Amino acid sequence: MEVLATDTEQLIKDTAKKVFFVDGNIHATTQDIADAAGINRASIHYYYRSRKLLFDKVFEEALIEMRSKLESIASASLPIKEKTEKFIDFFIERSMQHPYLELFIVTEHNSDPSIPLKIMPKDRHDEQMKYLEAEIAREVKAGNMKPIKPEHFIVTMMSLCSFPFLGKSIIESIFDMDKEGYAKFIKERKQVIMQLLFLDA
Amino acid sequence: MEVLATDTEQLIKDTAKKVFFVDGNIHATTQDIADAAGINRASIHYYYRSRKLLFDKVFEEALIEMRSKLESIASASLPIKEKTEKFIDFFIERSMQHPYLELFIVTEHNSDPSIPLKIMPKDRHDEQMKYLEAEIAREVKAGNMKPIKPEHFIVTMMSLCSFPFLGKSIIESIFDMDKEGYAKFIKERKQVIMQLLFLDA
DNA sequence: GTCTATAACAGGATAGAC
DNA sequence: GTCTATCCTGTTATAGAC
Repeated sequence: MEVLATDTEQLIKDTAKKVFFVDGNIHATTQDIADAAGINRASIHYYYRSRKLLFDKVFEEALIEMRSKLESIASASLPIKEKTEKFIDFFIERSMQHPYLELFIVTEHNSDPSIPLKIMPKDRHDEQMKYLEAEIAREVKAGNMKPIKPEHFIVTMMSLCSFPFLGKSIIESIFDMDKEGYAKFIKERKQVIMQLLFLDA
Repeated sequence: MEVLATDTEQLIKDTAKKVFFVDGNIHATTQDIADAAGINRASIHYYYRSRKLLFDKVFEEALIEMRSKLESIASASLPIKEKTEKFIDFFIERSMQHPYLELFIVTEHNSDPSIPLKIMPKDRHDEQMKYLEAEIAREVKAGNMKPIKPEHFIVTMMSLCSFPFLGKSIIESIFDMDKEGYAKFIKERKQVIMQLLFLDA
């Protein structure tokens, strides 16, 4: 943990987050960020030395925040249905705040796969997968799910949660939605996803 | 339709497609493309005048091809299950050929939402949606589907088809997959998707 | 039609005044 | 700590020789 950041330092970081994750300007220059923050371009270099370092800082913070939240959802020993619900809530809420963060993670991780995305160490990961497998088996037995491998379940859940935000502008365009139409659509998604994943939802 | 393109002109376009959509180098410079094509940078300007015009051309062609294929799938009067299967096949096949095309479409359409993505005019779109609605109702009655709005069905299908490719590197990273592991995973996806969408699959 | 040379410019980074 | 001025580099684009 650092000592208290000055106001300007924090302002730059917050503005960068807004420009990158809210406005979706992936190519934003230091000038763009400086303009958005109402400060001088040189100040960015004063506090962060380079554009790359600022970007890395902002991106890393976003990842850390995401990891810690996912970790706390994953580690709770809840039934799969409730866990899934929490997971969906987390995704929707986060994407409302930072609509483009998902896209950033995807593109950044494409160009640099060394960025660590794993939210937990291998042993805990394996443990969680086993837990998930058992939970699925339980639901299958109860007639609430069809059999599915845990990896496929997770990717399915990620697909259903991510794409409506990744493809926001595509969806709006295809279905001629305005802002409200899209918001309404997203609101309905949670139930749609739960009904897809669980036969008794 | 144009007259026969010279070899170099075609080579440049093909190379650009490879660099953008196969290698995923979204920031590729004219120099990068020239190098990949084994030609001189000036030739790109000779044939396409500017980087932007080349990019637009390549991107537009990809969109046209996609639109025409989707159009032919959509317009076939097949039962929803078979249409869905064709749709999944198309997506998987295309993403195998051009792994990054999807990501390009998403990011490009974000920065320029005026890019036309609709695959058909409004009246045909409405007609298709009604058809889809009726098909869903039929399957619901037969006990093969849960009720779902056509818009949600389409977005669900797109989500399930797109994300495994958009998030390729994330998936590989989370599950410690190598190239074969990922390929195997993708192969299994079609069945997983069909089982999710249709109760009798 | 293809190459070399060079212009023109944008963006990142630094020095130094204040 | 913030600003202006300046440098440096990478990239696009064009002119002109061949």
